[in-house]
Amino acid sequence: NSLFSETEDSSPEGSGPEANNSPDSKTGKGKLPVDHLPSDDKDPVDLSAAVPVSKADPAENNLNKKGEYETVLTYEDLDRWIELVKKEKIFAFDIETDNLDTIKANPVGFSISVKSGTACYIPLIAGGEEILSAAIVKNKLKKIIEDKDLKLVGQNIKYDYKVLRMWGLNPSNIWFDTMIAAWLVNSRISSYSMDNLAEYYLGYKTVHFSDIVPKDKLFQDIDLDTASFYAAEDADITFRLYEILRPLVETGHSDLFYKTEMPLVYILSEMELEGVRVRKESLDALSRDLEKSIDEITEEVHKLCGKEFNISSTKQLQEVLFTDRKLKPVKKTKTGFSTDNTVLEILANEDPVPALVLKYRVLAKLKSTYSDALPKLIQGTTSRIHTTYRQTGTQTGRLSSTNPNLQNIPIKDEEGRKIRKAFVPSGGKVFLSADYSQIELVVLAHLSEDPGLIKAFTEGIDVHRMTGSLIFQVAPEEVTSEQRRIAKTINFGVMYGMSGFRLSRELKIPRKQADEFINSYFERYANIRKFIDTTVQHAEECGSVSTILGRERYIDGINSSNKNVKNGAERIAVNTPIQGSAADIVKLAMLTIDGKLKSENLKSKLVLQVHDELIYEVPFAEIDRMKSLVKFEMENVFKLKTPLRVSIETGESWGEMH
DNA sequence: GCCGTCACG
DNA sequence: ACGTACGTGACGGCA
Repeated sequence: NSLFSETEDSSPEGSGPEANNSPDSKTGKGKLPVDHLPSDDKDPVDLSAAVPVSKADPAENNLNKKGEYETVLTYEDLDRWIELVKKEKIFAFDIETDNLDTIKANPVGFSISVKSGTACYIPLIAGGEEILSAAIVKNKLKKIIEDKDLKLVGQNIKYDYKVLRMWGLNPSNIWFDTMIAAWLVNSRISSYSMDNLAEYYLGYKTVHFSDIVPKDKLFQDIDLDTASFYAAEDADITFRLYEILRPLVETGHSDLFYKTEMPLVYILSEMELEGVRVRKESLDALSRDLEKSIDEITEEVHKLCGKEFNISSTKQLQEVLFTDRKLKPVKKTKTGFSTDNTVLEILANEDPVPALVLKYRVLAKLKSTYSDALPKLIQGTTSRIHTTYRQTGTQTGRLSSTNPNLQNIPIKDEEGRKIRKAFVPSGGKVFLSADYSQIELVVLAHLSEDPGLIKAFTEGIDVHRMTGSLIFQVAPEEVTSEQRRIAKTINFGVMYGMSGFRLSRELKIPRKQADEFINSYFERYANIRKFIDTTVQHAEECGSVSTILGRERYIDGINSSNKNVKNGAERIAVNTPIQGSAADIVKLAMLTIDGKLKSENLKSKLVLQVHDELIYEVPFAEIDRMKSLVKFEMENVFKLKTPLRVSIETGESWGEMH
């Protein structure tokens, strides 16, 4: 009974394999903003050809042979390698450091390969002793790192870029990241680590870092021969992966790779290095307040229950709620009865404890995940928090953010918003937040070409009100706030493939009524149903779906005979082009704006990206220019069938905007 | 290392 | 009759 299976019977007209998708969803229509790299993008013809069917078979190739490596011990030998790189133009490059944290890391040595099976290691320190002078090596490496005629290949280059920038070099020829290429070719590999890619594509087992460096030691402590082989192998394997991945990524993904994802490496690196200022005092104070409230609630819960227990333990909580207090379980988990939010809200009607637990959970979450954790991640040297964006972290094309995750800082509740208010610009600057309004619904309007939805966006009508007006058959101005709320839930639900069951639970309305709302929705927005049908059909035939820039995702289970698996696959197939195309657009906007900042010599910096929102730190003098520049570039970065709209706000903290 | 939970878009 | 909204990352508890 999901939205999609309801549509299974309705056969879309003229549905040959080629006729069922809007043409630009595959080839990536619209002009791309960055154009400094060569490209020969071809339409993807055979999608399955871009993905290895199975792991490489070592017996059938020489990919897994160990290479022959050289340790560079003199400056003459180093010069020879630099000349070799200049001659060959394309080179794999890797850095060994003394720390995974790029802000603190110092280079320990470098490796280079220009041909598979061969590589060199250039040690600065090995066995605890200086081998080559860092200053001299830096000057010589500068000649290949900053030469725009050369092309640098690397694995997870963002890391190396940041280390080199901190070291004092400005890498300017980053060209091919094997990790990103592998992700574009197949976004569902479990890990894009070099060790894993080497095994997957080359059938090659690499030496692992932990195999040669004991826990209490650093890379520079390792003896030269061992270090040299490990490091040189990294460059060699990177070069071999490049040779395999280049033709794969250039089959249908050239522009996406060379003009979007690779240029983005610079931008993300600079954002991470820049970091964002957080007021430690505010968070510390908040932690103290939260602790007090948590203690009070804990005491009250214990008193009501007549015993002390750990409220954070779902196991102990289940015992208290469902055994001691004899409340009726609402739903099960794999391991017992659920005590999640929705359950506690229902139980709160009959007992005072669940409401207190809900309150406890909110406060405990804020304290442990945010106010306690964030201050620990403020870098002493910069007084700022430096997140890491994972460019290969999602299957849809979005970025993700880790250590800390700055894409899930609270905003919805007033208590949580205090966390956001601790994020502030540094002196003499303000934050500028630029937010795409309803970008996923706008993308849906574009992809489905639904006249109703397009009309709403083109005329600037409130889309939830519009949907409410269509479903309830009243004039837009007569839509009540309750009707608008229902319409909003449906608008979002459709993009995820929500069922009548879920809608009825979400809105606390009868199942039958929820089904009627959904039917009514698809009657009014007929092209959306058509879009869903054709997208699912495309997935069934090709095994994949794609975004406006041609980003592909393979859909496991789309032809499964298990209905649950099938329905789940359909939801993913429909949602991915929407979420992924929105991600494409935001990435393009980051690139065009970056180009503008440089050409106009502006000092504003992009500090955060939260999926549909960009946050810049802006000097007072640039506020007016930035407001119009950012808005214009974001709204015009990609031509859709309905306009993209952006709302701009400035503020003295992240929490004061919106 | 997995589970349940919950923060965001 | 069945299961039931997409995409993430981090935390505490527990085995």
